[in-house]
Amino acid sequence: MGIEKREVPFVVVKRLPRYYRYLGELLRQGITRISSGELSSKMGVTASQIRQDFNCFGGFGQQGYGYNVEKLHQEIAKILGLTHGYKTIIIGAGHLGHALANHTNFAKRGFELVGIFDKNPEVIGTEINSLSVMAMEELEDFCSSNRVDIAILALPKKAIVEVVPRLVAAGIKGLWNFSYTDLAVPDDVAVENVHLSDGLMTLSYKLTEKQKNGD
Amino acid sequence: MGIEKREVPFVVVKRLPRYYRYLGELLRQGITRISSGELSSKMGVTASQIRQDFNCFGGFGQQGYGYNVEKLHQEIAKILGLTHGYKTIIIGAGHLGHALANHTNFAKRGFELVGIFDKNPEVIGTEINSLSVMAMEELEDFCSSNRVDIAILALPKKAIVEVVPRLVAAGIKGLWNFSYTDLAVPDDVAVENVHLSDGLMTLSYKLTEKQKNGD
DNA sequence: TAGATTGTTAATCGATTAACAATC
DNA sequence: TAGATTGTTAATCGATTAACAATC
Repeated sequence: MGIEKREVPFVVVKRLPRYYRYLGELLRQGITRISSGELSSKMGVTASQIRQDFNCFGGFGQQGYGYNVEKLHQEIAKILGLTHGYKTIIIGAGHLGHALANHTNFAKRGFELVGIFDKNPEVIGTEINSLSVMAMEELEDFCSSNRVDIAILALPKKAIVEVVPRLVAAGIKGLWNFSYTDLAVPDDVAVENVHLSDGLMTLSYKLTEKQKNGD
Repeated sequence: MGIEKREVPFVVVKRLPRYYRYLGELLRQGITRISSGELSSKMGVTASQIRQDFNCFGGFGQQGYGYNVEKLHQEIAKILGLTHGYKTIIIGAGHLGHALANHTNFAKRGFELVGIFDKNPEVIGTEINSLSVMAMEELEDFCSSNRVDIAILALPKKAIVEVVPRLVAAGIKGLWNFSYTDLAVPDDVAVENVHLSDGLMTLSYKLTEKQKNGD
């Protein structure tokens, strides 16, 4: 219906967070305008790619001038959905959950952490980031009285199986999964799996290559 | 010199950890052989891609039979450098450093955690994963008496600037960086930057799209 | 041998880069 | 207006898929 908008390639979407980071940095430096050429040399990508990428969403620039940093920054935020102020909860208050809770960048990106859950009685009730850790039993009630959008899964593999259906039933619409399991969820739930060790293995490859070619 | 081996595309390298994971799983299930077709349906990629990928490294299969799971698993480990038994240290014993230290997968992948460092006197001397947290002052001595390959940077942005040169000087060859900074290091040092919030933003995009198209 | 499945070449598809007319 | 830089089309490059001969 309406204008037939071509679907944005996912490779482009995956580049948006990086643009967002660089633009945020420029903003902090008080730079108000930038050309694709300047941004290109800062980021180490071609100016062509930058213009193509931004044009997927419909031209934020101005001929002869470049791009308004603040406007571009905002537009990308809008595209990524950061302006919705999605509410998140963390499941699992171990070290990883704790680290993620303290991660100030999330709030900066517009995500609001509203709850942390754990099943360990020793941890329940303790304060993390001015939130009191809740018991897993409170999950359903909490989700129905607060419109929670995203659950961050920072718990062991085994615990995942029973938790995910509860989250889905409670109306969670996005899962950020640190548990190294591939999740089976309904079509309307978005999932992002994090495989931390993949990065370490990629590093290991690079390192090995360098040593082969090096001396 | 010698045989002109075509460089392996990095897209292929980035897929290797995933293959490695699936093959490990098959191994655990006692499956000894698999065809590209079977693996294809398990992993949700084309059989063609699987065969092309493996052929970048020179044909591990056998016509009419398929691939030997164990052999393939080992070959990928070798390509990724997992067989070197790289020694790692963690800089920063906060929640993130702690979570990474407990991450059992790293040992399973052949990485050996040999030391954890922190500058906080309250943390120094405490035990994490049967390793006593060391003071930052001990870094150079430790690195020269132990051949450390990889440093995992789990410390705040500000602390990075002074630590990285020390690590490089101490002969570290790989940096796995969780500090949201782009590092400037000599050419022979491999770097893998982790931007956790990028994944959350991608999830946010997917979620937003689904809701747009959904109801 | 017949059947299966690889390794590899060729065809297609998509993404990146180059080029330039449009326009601020 | 002249200069700069975008938006966009066209050219190139690379990656994925399809197809099939080689061979276990």
